Amino acid sequence: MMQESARETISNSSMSQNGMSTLSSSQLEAGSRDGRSSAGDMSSEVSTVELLHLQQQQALQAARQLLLQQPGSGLKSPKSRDKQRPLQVPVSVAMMSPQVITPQQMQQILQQQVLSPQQLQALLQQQQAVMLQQVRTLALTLNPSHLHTCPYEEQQQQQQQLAAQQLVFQQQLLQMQQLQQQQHLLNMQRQGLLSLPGPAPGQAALPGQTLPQPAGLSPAELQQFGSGTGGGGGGASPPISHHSIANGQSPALNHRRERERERERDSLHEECGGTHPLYGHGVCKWPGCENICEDFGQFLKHLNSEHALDDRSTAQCRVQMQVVQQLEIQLSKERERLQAMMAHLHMRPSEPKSSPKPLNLVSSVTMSKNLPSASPPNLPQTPTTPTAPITPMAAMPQVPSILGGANVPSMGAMRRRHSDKYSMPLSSEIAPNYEFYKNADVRPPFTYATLIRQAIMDSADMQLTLNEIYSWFTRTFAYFRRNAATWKNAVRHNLSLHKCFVRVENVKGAVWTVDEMEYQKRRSQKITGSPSLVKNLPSSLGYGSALNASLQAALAETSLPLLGTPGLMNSGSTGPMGGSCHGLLGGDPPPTMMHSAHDGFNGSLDHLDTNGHSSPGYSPPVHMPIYVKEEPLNMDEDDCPMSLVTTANHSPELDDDRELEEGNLSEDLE
DNA sequence: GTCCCAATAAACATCT
DNA sequence: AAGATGTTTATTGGGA
Repeated sequence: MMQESARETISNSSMSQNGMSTLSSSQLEAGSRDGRSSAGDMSSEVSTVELLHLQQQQALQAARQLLLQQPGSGLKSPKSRDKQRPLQVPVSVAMMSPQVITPQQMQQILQQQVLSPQQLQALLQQQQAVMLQQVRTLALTLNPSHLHTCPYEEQQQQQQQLAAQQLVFQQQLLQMQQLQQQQHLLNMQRQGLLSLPGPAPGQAALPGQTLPQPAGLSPAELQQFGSGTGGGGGGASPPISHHSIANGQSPALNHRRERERERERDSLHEECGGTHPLYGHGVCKWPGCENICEDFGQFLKHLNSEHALDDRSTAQCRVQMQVVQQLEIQLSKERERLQAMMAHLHMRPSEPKSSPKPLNLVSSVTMSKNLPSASPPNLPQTPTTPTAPITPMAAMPQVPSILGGANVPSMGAMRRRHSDKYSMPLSSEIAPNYEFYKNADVRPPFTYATLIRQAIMDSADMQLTLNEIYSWFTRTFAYFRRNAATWKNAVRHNLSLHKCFVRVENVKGAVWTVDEMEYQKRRSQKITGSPSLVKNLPSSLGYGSALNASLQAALAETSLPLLGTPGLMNSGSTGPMGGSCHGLLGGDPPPTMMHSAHDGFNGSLDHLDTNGHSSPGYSPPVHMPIYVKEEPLNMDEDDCPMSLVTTANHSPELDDDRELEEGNLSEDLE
């Protein structure tokens, strides 16, 4: 039920079947104009967030317990401003200046997957090094020579505490090393599984990518907790379980530890030189601090005073470590879930579908300009597995960025017009993702016009009845198996509205065809934004240089190999560059749609289009038994190269059967 | 702020 | 009469 509601929310469903007003995507986006609550927007992330929150609560409580366990050594009260100051360090900052990162930042990093495995590893190591260094710094601080004002008893107590803390940190070090090992395994797994659309190393976080912040361990929480007001939340929380994972070290682990020690020495050395991992850009990088220190000396002073080896600092370290560990676990779980999802959706290893051009995802993403720059141009594109699909996040056009968090924002996909302006033929776009769109309840990032055209072009005879178009929608996109009233209305609306769709009377009734010229006109209009070009189109023999010059670039992608998905490949491409006539000849056209002259038209087109690809969907008036719609495009008939070269081996009955199947399917789902 | 485009909703007409 | 199909208008929101 929970799933159902989330699904409903995500996919912009409605209850139109019952005659109730539909909840359109725009309504959702606008925050339910009709007063209907869009509650549940975040429902898709609830589980993840809650899990993370739970885990971090555990960490928090563990740290609290640690505090409670400490003998009343007198908590060093942090300055109140530290308690209250919110922590807001952009991830990008943290990445530019490698410092201790906050739990929030870690979450962001992990969730957004903006870090490469190497970067993640480096961050973990750095965190460890920083914490260790902090211990040493604190040890220096607690050196009797520095404790001028401390009474002897207090010194003793602090030294004992230091010893104890060092022990704790040794254990924590082991834990961190264990984490690193886990991370390493995760990295291996990740690299072997899929190529994440993360930025290349060194790239900062993506500003536009604003995933909702999980209910993590807020700085306020940390500070509050650190203040140790005993508020202890009372929970008898499970103790930190790092002991259990501290065993079983391998030689590799020891080696790694050696390297860590070296790194510590280096960092200590650096500190002497005036740098400190916890100090950068004049700001203390202690988690939750951000105290402004004008110079390094001031920073050291601040560090020793504010972040001394007290319960708070220790607890913060433990919390940080716990957070890291939990995030690791979370990452692992999420990754497993992702694998399961992908396996379920279409990346069945047995499927030969493995896209011959795995980069298509990239193209699709880059086309989607409103995709929150989730795809840096130089993002690593190492398709790993043959079946390595799209990570839904990236593939989801606006789902962005495509499933999950990106899923919800994908709702306005079509409305945002990525496809028409920058994208290419639908077939080349969805072909590699055919299975994905077919199974995933994700709105395709194409306009209705684009989809309708594709539906018609996909048909054997370049014409479809309205019902067949419906069926294509439901057959091709899982998304359109719901909200039938809404999108069917939209389909009809688009068919009527756009001149590029031509209604042709048929014996069966009316069928819809595509006036490819008109369609390209629209496209070129949008691509070039130059009306003059469009003006030239009809008169200047259409397929002349103007069209090609303007469209070739746009259509270049059309010529990409469109293999691998038969269902979408037959007609696939758009326009002169990729249009395909195969499968059009040699069939039995519907009685009223005989286009006897198509060969001649094709022949005459050869000099215009060396590819021999004309606009299969173009319907020369001569073939039009009835033009219901007035076509302003007064093409000279002789210039109409193409015909609705009807064919076919395509049996309407067969199609109808299929439609029936699909229809049933859609009906079931509607 | 304006314009354009696409999505959506809805009313209405026509056809089956 | 009901539903499907087709047309048209209005509204809304995003993007340029």
